[in-house]
Parts: sequence; structure tokens; C-alpha cells
Amino acid sequence: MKHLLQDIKISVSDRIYLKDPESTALGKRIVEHGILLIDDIGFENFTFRKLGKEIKSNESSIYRYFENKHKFLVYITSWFWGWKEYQLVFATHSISDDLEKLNRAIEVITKPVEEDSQFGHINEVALSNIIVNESSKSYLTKEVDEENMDGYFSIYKRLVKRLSEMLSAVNDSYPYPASLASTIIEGTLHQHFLREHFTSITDCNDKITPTEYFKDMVNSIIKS
Amino acid sequence: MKHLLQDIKISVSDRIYLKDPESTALGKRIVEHGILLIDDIGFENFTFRKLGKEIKSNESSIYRYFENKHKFLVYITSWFWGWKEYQLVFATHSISDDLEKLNRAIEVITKPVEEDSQFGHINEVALSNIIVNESSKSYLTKEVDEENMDGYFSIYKRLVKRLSEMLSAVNDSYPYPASLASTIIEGTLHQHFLREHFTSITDCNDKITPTEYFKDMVNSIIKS
DNA sequence: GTTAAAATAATAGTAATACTATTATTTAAT
DNA sequence: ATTAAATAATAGTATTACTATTATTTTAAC
Repeated sequence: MKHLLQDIKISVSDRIYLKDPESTALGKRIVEHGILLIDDIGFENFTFRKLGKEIKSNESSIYRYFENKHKFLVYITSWFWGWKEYQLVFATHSISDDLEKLNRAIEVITKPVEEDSQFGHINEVALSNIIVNESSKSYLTKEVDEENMDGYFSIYKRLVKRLSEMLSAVNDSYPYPASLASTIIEGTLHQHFLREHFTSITDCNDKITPTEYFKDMVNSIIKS
Repeated sequence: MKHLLQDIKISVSDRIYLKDPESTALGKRIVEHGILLIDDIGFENFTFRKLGKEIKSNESSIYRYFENKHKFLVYITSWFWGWKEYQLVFATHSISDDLEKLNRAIEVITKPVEEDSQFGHINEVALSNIIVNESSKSYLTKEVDEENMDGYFSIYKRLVKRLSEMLSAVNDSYPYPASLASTIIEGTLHQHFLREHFTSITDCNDKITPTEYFKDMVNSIIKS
């Protein structure tokens, strides 16, 4: 079992990078410390020059892996959703009851992220902070349609579709399964953000989790 | 009546700007063409230099109104939510039935924006595109807590709270009114975005509107 | 173990950005 | 007519987001 797990690699479209960062030690260091640095100083303040200093490598070497910092953000975001998808599939594949399956899926998506020792060079907690605080910047650009056609967001879309199908499996007459699925996934990030920064406009806190909130929501909607 | 309406000014916190752009002709031109330019080229590509050229004024003059382009985004975002709040209050104040009031509120918030001739120098349609595509960048920053303390987002938060209270008025045992209110407001923007760019993960299109989707959602939740 | 190729690092350079500061000119107010 | 305020012009700085070239190190092949 452990052997099997160690062989897993989250596959990200090769159109996002110039050279696969998973293929070399330097590539892994770029991803590892890139995540930590963005989490630390924010995406706006993040530069390849600063990252180069951090890992004692050169700016120009980083440019051989990623065209620019935007692509780097797309890459780590894509990795994150690939990882979530893997967890989702793993956690639900053996469940036969549709409602139970859906509830498990919502748990996987809405629960705060914990460290995953399987991927040594990636700090999943730092990455999930980036997902909450920065990931929407990966698609809120003027180039979104082009990049979408190039498959930059396909892992994310596939995850939404999986959840959407699980919603339909429980109630196939519900008319908005895709919108609800996208609301759950994006809304989870938003509630996590509000909980940290705008506490007055969320009910989520130490006691009430986004999981409870969205489970209740889906329950009400899917039953009526 | 008309006279009354013309006197209305959406009030934005004076900590956001250096000099009130509503107070001069140049200030209004900055806001007017700033909105059009950001809608056109995107916030990342937008600079005060380009805006200066556009309005045949000088970069340095624009800096006398706004410290930087981030504050400009905060300003127009804040203006937008102030405008929405005004519409919300206007559209609901005379309704006595709580459920009807709530439904009207959801309509105001989720319906696509139409031009409002009351505010001559502001193109509300262009502005609402900016809200969908750029506004989250106004708070997804490392400075969010500081700026929040300075009141940069208070109009937005007040709007969410109003909706939250309307939800509670209809069903005061529902445990997540603030989270649901924030989900509706943020989710509306997200569904509008998906409808334009990621059509496969939303059910919203020419026939199905975010209004229907969210009305159905709230109906299910608030009744159970 | 040598050689060649590939990867990485160092250096330099460019255009644009995001400003600040100073001075000049225009407009408005007394 | 004078003064003050607003705007515009100009110049300058540090940083960013790169590209290009060359040098050095590492690895892989024979």
C-alpha cells in the first residue's frame, strides 16, 4: 500500500511549464520554496529574483522552468486541485450509497487542509493558504479564455464536474447541480477567507466549520 | 422626486482617496475613464500613466487624487457596493412582508446591472464587469487587515449584513445567515464569471439566471 | 577517465512600472 | 491685479519582468 502511494504523481498539464519541475531537484526546490515564499509575502510581492535568492539559485534558472510567475501560480493551483481530486476519488470510490458518497465528497472539499507526507517537497498547508488568498488571480485575467482553451484549468473544472455529478446522483431533478458544485468549492475558499479577515460577515469560526454550513445547505437543497 | 434623486451621492470613506474625485471635473474624469480603461485592458495592465494619456491629463495629477491604482480599485468597488446598497434599500423599504422583502433583495443583488442615468460620469455596466473580474483583488492582499481596520470594506460588509438580517427575519432559527448572505453576494459574481468563461461548470446561461439559482437556494434553505 | 552535452549560474542589459520631487503654467478666488 | 490653488510637465529612482550571452558545473556516454 505504502509503496503504491509513493508512486503517485499529481499530473499537471505540460503546457503550463517549460520544463517539468518534478523532473529535477532544482525544479522541486523551486516549487517547494515558491509556495512558502508566496504564502509569506503574497503573490504581488513575489518575484523570481526573490525566489532565486531564497533557494540560492539564479533567477534565470527559474525562468527555464516557468515562463513567468503567473504560470507558476497556475501550476501550483492546478497541482492543488489535482491533489484534492485524488483525495476525493480515494475517499469516495468504495462508497455505494449516493448520499453517503456526496457527504463524504463535501467533507473532503470543505475540510481544512492537513499536511500530506506523501509529497515531501510540498507544504500543503501553505499551499492551501495560497489557494484561499491568491488562486482566483490565476483566472481573473484578460488571458483567461486563451489559457482555458490551452487546458490550464481543466483539473479544476473536472473536480467541479465530479461534485456536480454526485449531486445529480442524489437528486437528478435538481436543476442547478453545476452551479451548486461551483458554489461549494469557491464558497469554501471564500468562507475560509472571511473567517480569517472579515469575521463579521460569516458564521464560520472555531466552532462552526464551512463543512457544517455547506452540508446543511446541500441537504436542504437536494431534499426539496 | 427627480430633484431628490439627483442630489444623491454615494459616500465612500475619505480614507480611500487623497482628494475627493467627486469634488472636481478632473476627479470625475479620472473615475469615469479609469473604469472604462480597467474594463478594457484589465487591472494588471492598467496604469495611471495610461489613464493620464486617455484623459489628456498628467500622471502626476492623478496621483493627487489616489495614492496608487490599488486604492483606485478599492474606491470604485466601494462606490459600486454603496450604489447597490442604495438600490437595495430603495427597493425593499416599503415592503412589509419579510419573505417578499428578502426575495426583492435577492433580485437586486443577483440581477445583471443596468445603466443608471443618475450618475452621469459612471458607466455602471463597465463597472459591474470590473466587480466580477477584478474586485476580489481589492481584498486578496497582504494589507487586507490594516485596510479593513481603516474602513475600506465597510460598505461591502454592511450590505452583506443587511442581507443577512433579511434572511434571519424570515427564519430566525437558521444558523448561518451571514455565511449564506456572503455566499449569495460573492457567488453571484462567481456565477457571472463562469457564465462568461467556464460555461461547463455552471448552469447559468441566457435562459437560467443567477437570480433563479439563488432564489431557489434560499427558498430551500430557509424553509427547512 | 575523457569528452560532450546538458543544466545551472552569473552577468548585463532593456523597457515598463510605480512611484517622488521639482518646477512651470493655468485657472479660480479675493 | 494679486495670490493661491490646481494642474501639467519634466525628470529622476528603484524595482520589476523579463531576454540574451557567456561561464561554470554536473551528468551521462563512450
